[in-house]
Amino acid sequence: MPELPEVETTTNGIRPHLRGQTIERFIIRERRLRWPISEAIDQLTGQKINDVYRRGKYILMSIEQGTMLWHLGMSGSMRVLPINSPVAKHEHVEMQLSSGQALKFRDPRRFGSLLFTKDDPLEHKLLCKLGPEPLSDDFNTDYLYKACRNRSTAIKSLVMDSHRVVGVGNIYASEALFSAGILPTREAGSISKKRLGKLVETIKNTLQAAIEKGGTTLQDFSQSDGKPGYFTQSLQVYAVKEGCRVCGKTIRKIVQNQRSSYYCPKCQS
DNA sequence: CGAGGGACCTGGTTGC
DNA sequence: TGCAACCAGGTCCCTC
Repeated sequence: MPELPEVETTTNGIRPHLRGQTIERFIIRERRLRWPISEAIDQLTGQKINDVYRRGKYILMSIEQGTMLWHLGMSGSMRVLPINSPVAKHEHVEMQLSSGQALKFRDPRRFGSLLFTKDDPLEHKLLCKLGPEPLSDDFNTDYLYKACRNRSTAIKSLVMDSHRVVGVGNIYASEALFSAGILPTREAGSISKKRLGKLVETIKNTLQAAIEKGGTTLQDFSQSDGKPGYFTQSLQVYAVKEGCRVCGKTIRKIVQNQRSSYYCPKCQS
């Protein structure tokens, strides 16, 4: 499910309900997520939440003692609802707040995670090697050009590697490559600096546009208010079965690294 | 070091 | 209608 726009949408949606609240109680119904939820989480009762922010696809919640690190995996979602609202299927964690509301984490496939660290969260093992944020100035033409040089891997794989740049998942990789006119299978090291510059631009524009529309809903993603993401209607190639919106040629689907890639055989080279 | 594939899960859709 | 096969927004970790 969630790529950067969906995580950003979720983070912004829950922040106003969490900031300044005290954690009254944790109800953990299933500890077996990507990594088992540690007992340390249960000890966070009584702590105040100071801030909620995002790094890559992680949602960070800083509290007095340290930081909770949440990840939505493929199927995770979060909502803030009254404490007594009905428990949904696969609602593995409920964090009850002093406001009378609760943050509810639902994740059918359990690829998500909830971790805790007392130290600088950005130094955490899972975060310290992450690449730059795609919407920041650190992600620019020079950076991508250097990352691609002498690299034989396909450009789509490279752009989806969070150690190169965070937040570009399977949907937006296909979309940004289409807008840049670059085939997903193109060898990274063989692309001119000028075209990589275009790709930097289309990655930023695609992610920004998706954030503004609340992300993309394919199956079950919903924003923290329960509404779907409206970027779905803006998809140019991902899961598109009709002809290309630009030239009319049939959009092709191939498999790369066990993931589906979509592209237009005429508009991309 | 880089590339590639398996692993972790449930549920919706597709096809026989 | 039933059931098996396949597919899905992520990413770590192991092997070569």
